[in-house]
Formats: sequence, C-alpha cells, structure tokens
Amino acid sequence: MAKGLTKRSEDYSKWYNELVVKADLAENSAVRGCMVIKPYGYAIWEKMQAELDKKFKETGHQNAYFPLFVPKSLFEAEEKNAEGFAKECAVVTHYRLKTDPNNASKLIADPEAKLEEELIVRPTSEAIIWNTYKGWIQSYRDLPILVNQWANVVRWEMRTRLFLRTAEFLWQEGHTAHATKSEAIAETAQMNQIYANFVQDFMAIPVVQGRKTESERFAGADDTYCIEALMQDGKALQAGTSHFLGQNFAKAFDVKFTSKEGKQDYVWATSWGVSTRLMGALIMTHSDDQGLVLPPNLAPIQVVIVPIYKGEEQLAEISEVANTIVKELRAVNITVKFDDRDTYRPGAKFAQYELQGVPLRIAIGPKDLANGQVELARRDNLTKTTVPNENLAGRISDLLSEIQESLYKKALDYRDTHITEVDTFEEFKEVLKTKGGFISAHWDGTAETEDKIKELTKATIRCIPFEGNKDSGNCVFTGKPSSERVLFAKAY
RNA sequence: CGGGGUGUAGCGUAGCCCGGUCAUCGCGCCUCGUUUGGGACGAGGAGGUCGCAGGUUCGAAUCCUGCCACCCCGACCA
Repeated sequence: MAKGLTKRSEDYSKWYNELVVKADLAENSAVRGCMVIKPYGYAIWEKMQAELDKKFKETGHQNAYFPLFVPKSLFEAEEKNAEGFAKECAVVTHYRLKTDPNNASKLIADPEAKLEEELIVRPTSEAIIWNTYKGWIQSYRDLPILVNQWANVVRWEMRTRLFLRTAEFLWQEGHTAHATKSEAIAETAQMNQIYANFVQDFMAIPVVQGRKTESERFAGADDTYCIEALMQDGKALQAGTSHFLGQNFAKAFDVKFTSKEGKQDYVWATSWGVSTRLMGALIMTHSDDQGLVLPPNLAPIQVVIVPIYKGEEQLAEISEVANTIVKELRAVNITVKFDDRDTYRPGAKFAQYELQGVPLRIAIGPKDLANGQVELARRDNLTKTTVPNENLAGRISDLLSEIQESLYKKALDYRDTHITEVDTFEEFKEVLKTKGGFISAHWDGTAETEDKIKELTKATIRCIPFEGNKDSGNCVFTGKPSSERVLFAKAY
C-alpha cells in the first residue's frame, strides 16, 4: 500500500495534493478541514454520481433540493438526531458585516444584525426535509415519497481527515416516506443493496452488508444498514448507510396521513447516503506507490495514447495512427485521450498518467509504426505487451473488463483473507495487533461489552452481517451466550 | 480543551542554541539550445513582509514578550 495513504502526515496530504485534491484553503481560516477537489478528481465523483443517480431513478426516486440552513427550532425537533449532531454543527448567528470601528480595513459581524433565531448549516437534512414533507402528505395517495438530494453538508469534526472525514463534504441523501413499516424496511434494504452493487461493480471494492449495533446506529434511526469495506492497511471503512427511521421523524414533525381505511397514522421513513468518502475508499483500496489505480468503470480517462517521436514529421505520422485508434475506441464508448503535447517527454507523461490511475496506456513510437503495432501498458499490474493494430478496439475493450475484474478479485482476496474468526479475547487482541482486518467473533449483544472492547482495543463492531456465521457460541469477552458472530475492526 | 511541536520563495528546506556579506539548497517556474522507447541535459534568469506586533541592540530570521496560524498525540466522531 502506498505510504502516503497510511500516514496522517505531510507526505499523506502531499500525495493527495499531487493527485486530485488540495487540502487547505485559506492560511488562517477555520475552513482548514475542507477540501478542494481538482477537476480530475471531480470527474471521478461525477462518474460516481451519474451511476448512482441512474440506479436511484430506475428504482423510482426523484431528485430535489432543500435549503442549506436549518432553523434551530426545526433542528432540535427530533431529540436523538439533534443530540447526535449538536457537537459538530456550524451555526450562523449574524446576517451582516460592517467595518470595524477600531480598524477600517477589517470587517466585523454587525452586532445590530444578530439573528433572532440561529441557523444551523445542515449536517444532514432530515429536519428540514421532514418539516417540508409535513405539508406534502395528507393521504395514503401522497405516498410513497421517494426523494434524493445531491448536496453538501457540514460537520465540524474536531479532527478531520482528507476525504474520510472532511468538515464539508459532498453526498447524496435519500429521504423517503411510506405508508407501512414493511415498505420502509424494504426500501432500507433495497438501498443497501444498490450501494453494495455500485461499490462492488463500479468501484471494484468488496463490501460486507449488515446492520449496525444500537450504539453505532444513526442518531434518530430504529435500524441502520451499512456496507463495510476493508482498506489495504487493515482498517475498516463505513462506505454507505441506509436507515430505517421508523416513525421518529414523522412524530417529531407531526407528519400524519389518512389511510385507505380512513385511519390517521404517522408515516414511516428512511434515509440513506453515500459521500465523497467513497473517493477515499477508492484510493485506499486500490492505490500503490505509483499513485492512484482506477477501475476502468470509473476512470474519467480509460485509455491514454502517448506518442514517442523525434521531430514534427514523425509526430505527424504517429498522430495519424493515434487518431484512427481514438476513433475506433470512441466508437465502442471507450474514453480515450491522445496526449500529443510537445512540452513533456514520454517518461514524464507515463509517470503522470500512472499517478492519475489511467487504467491503460498505449505507446506508439517509430518501431511500432514500422511494425504496425502498439505497446499496451496496464496500470493495475504495470505489465506491458506489444500487440498488432488489428482489432485494437475489441482487444482493449476486453482488457478493460479484465482489469476491472482483476482489481475486484485482488481486493476481494485481501478482504477474505483478513476476516479472522476468533473465540478468545487473547486471540482477539493478538489478531488485531498483528494482522488487522475484520475479526469475526461472538458478542453478548450488550452495549456495555461493546464499549469495554472498544476501550481496551479501539476495535468497534462494524456490523452484524446479513450473511455471516450464524452458529451460536459464547461472547468473546464475557462468555455469555451469543446466537451469531459479528464483525469487529479498527475503523476510520 | 489538555500535552508536544512547527511557521524562511509555489512546494520542501539550511541557518536560530553562539545576533554582524546568511537570506542556503533542492524541486518547480521563465528564456535559449541540444534532446525525446520510463519523470532529459547545459547555460542563463525571475521569484522572499524570514507568521504578525512590540521590545532589547549600533545591528535581529537569530535574543525577549504578546498574539496568530498550522501539525501531531489525546478527548470527540453514523
């Protein structure tokens, strides 16, 4: 694994900085924990957005947009949710600046312009959305409401970490309202499945699907489903969650409907989201010391063509071949870039595209020109082969699929060999210390035991897997009976 | 909020302990030439409120005081 990925240090941000992101904004500003996503990095996010959005729409969801600011009174309505987020909220208190009477070149918040009621910058949108839904829902005919929002949210974490826990991040949040409990639970499960499919099929990251324990659950939810991934350094990462909110928000915001039978009831709710944290997962799952490794299904540039030439004449000849290849590839929907800049030498270009994770590189030089061939270099395993020009599009198309599959297999193999079943607490600690990864162990189901284990080892229960080992046994810590194994890990 | 550390060019740094041609070096950037099958080479060049403010001194990047910002460890964290 790339050194830059494991160290929370200068190297670490430098590595990202080179790549796709600038970590800091202003020198002396509290926005330090935010990120600037450069165009190349943003293109990856756009691809992720596009794929997810397609899936949401296929399952009947629509996009909408709600306000950034949440009046404090709305925010505090659902108590558990408010309590859960209270410690990490940015709060707007004034609506105007004025010149500092003591220093004409400075501005201060105008004390005359203090807001009657503070505004919370949304850390999540349940409150404002449920306040809105109240006006949308009267009858069972108004249900279900299946809405998604692409937005930014702010969570003022005490410590930030690039991509994984930034103060401001981009995400999508789905908020649905249903007439029945079972329908809402089905929605929660469906979204969990959509996330799992997307992360596995497009990002080539294997995940474990499961439920959170009560203490790890979303504030205000009755149940939280999640997908958990394992990074190359043996730490787990929560990659996406979907929540069954029960009637908690409906009750808090008084959202009732009249059923077919003419009875009044509170509606059932779900919410679900994934964020730019997925970009962190992508980087930390596949990258190496050469830089990013992108699965072809997500790469903004799937194939890059680098000419190797002396003089303009030779470049012209190579360009002719290259442009033909570009056309052929585009005809089969492969995104390709021909880099004919004469300001950089081939070696520099090779290094650049490796850093950017472009899955496949084509090099064409005088030798290739003479022999009617090109050189193909794979980013995933850094191997090179020389192939004839015939049927290049077909060959490359196959190769891209192969790379996609091989990245997934490699990650899956790593993940599977890093799920260790343990039955004693000694073993538990030993595995955690020496090997890392997920630990599959029995747990007595109490928050006390969970807390105690966390305190002693820093490992938390990542999830209760849907398809885990369901054999009964005894809690690894207390020895009390347990009906199934859960997954522990140190997590980001 | 506790404990530790840092702040010198776009980036990374030397110098600070022992004040005086010390503003150093590398990368990057610009120009010209030669190069181009794995991050080219040579020559020349541009770029700095030494975090900010005050003090000590003939003289401060260097010593003192205050402030600010950032980083690391902890508390916190879906």
